[in-house]
Amino acid sequence: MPELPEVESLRRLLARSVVGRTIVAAVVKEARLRRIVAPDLAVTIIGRTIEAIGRRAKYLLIELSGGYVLMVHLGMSGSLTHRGAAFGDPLNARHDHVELTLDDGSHLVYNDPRRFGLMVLLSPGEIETLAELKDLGPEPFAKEFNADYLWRISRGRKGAIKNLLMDQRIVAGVGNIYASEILFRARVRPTRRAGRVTRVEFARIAEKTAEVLREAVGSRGTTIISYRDSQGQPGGFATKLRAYDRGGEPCLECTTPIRQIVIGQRSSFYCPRCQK
DNA sequence: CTTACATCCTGATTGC
DNA sequence: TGCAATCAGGATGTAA
Repeated sequence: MPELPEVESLRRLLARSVVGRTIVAAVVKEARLRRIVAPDLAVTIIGRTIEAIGRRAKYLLIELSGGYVLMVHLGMSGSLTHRGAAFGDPLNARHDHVELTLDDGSHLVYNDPRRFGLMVLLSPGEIETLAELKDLGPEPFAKEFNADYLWRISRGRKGAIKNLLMDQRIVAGVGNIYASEILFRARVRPTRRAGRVTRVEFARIAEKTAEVLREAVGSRGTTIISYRDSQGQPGGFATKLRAYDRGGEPCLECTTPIRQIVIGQRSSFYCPRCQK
């Protein structure tokens, strides 16, 4: 489940492997993603050079020559792999939806079994007008994401603090896995009403948000089942999870069994003793 | 405005 | 053993 650390890991890998390459072919094999991929993508994209790879929240932004941007979201099960011209790097895998061929014979392939993701080619300047990006909250590493901000924005809110953290308009990039991890480290129960979280607790939440995400980026993300980076490798953070996917297992702080509940239709994990 | 919930989709897992 | 039901979840749209 790609969240900020997975997309950031992908960004870093692609920045090293495909920046400077020119796109020489593009094939859309399945356009029906969350947003329809332009079937004539090739018309505009061929001949453009990949100038930089950016990221905003969970969106990967492939910056092309001429001011175009190929915006990619991995949804739940998407992957973007860089398959070399090398032996043993097959194309045409099941659920390969978009294939870009680069000028060194390698391929950048978007694959997504569940098709919850998207790939959209933005015209120059279009990115500034996109509601999806405009409505996003601050990046978790930005200085404006702090205890005061969280305190201010949560006044009067009755929803669970976990849902607040996963709301992309509040903070960009936190998903279900890291929300549980952040609240475990901050020692705040995920069901707590956001409006009832104290300022001191918000300070811990802000601090732990950056800490967890930074560590996860350092481990190249979390692979529970399906996440793979652009080299086809799983992330290394799964073994470092303290709450997520540990239902019934002993809390690493106090040995109380970790509890699994559903909040906002999403599985959530917490220690009933450590998290108040 | 906020909150709750259904929806999209396929693969892995669980249950009988 | 095999098949059917269930679960997984990011973002969005609708309703209350």
